[in-house]
Amino acid sequence: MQTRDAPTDQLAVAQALERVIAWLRQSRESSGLSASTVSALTRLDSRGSLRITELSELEQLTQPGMTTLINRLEEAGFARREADPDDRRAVRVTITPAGVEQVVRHREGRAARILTRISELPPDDQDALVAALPALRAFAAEPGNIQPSHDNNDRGSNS
Amino acid sequence: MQTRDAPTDQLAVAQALERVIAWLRQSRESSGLSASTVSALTRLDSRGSLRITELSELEQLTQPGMTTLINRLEEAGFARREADPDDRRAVRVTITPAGVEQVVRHREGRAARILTRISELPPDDQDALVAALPALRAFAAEPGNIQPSHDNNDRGSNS
DNA sequence: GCAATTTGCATAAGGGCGCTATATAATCGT
DNA sequence: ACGATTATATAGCGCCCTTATGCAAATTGC
Repeated sequence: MQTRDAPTDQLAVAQALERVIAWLRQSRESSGLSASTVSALTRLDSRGSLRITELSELEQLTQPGMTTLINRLEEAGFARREADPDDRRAVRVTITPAGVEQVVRHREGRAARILTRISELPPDDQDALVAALPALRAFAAEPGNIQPSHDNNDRGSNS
Repeated sequence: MQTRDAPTDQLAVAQALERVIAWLRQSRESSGLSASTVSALTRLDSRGSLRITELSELEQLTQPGMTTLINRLEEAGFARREADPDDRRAVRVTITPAGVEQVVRHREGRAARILTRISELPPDDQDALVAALPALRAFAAEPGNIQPSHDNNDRGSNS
């Protein structure tokens, strides 16, 4: 077919995504929380309470690393440890309302920056991005989970 | 197609991009170099020799931070300091061939991972990403530099 | 049902990498 | 030429990760 050269196009997409990453990396967060911290907090927000080891695996940190991260979150009041009723060795980590608010604020700040950026683009480009939405979502889905994810990330904004 | 709600769509794009970032953050680099290091090295590769202060501003690091980063790069053999003929206070930092190779290897590793990911997507999604290419490039362009859909991303060499 | 093993988390020690404050050297303005 | 400015380096500190290890609870084997 008169199709494009697929490998070349895909490589171009890869490079473009790479630059998108670079752009977002530049636009730093002012929340005062590190990327790992925000990531863990976001995970707790979307998945509910998790054990330390579980979290460390999900976040690709070592278990001691996650322990200290949770220490920080606890000191900041964004998470708390709870006893696991079924296993007294284990700890269930839960996000607090303050933690949820932090996640929301972070996400909104980030989104605002991205939105500003998008709104500066020509309408055609904006449409193209919207058209690519399912693709972007599929791209970012969990490995092996390339399914339309129905994630209800809706937050009640404040409490 | 029916008219979409533009703000909602843009927000969705922002969220999707956010998740793309998260995905890429997970797929760590095995190069042993930190993100900032790779970023600075990439900058040196594309822009030629730069002064420390310039680099620190471009990379959004403090000047002392950039000094120590360059120390690391120099020790690793990926960059070197050269005297600035016009200003004996200043230093011109230049990427070495080994540094260029490192940048190339990093970029290729990253691209390979992204390519694998893309190739796992349904063809429709792949097409959508390709169609969104100009938009993605525009999105990631330098601030105030939103170029129309054309770019010569030619890589491959230092100065 | 008790000893040995395994599992879950915490603590300790160390390193990479960023920051602020400050020092040193070169340049500039007058 | 003297002070102010500019470019970089150094010192000291803190965050956040790592590996190694300790300890309590759960599990397994006998």
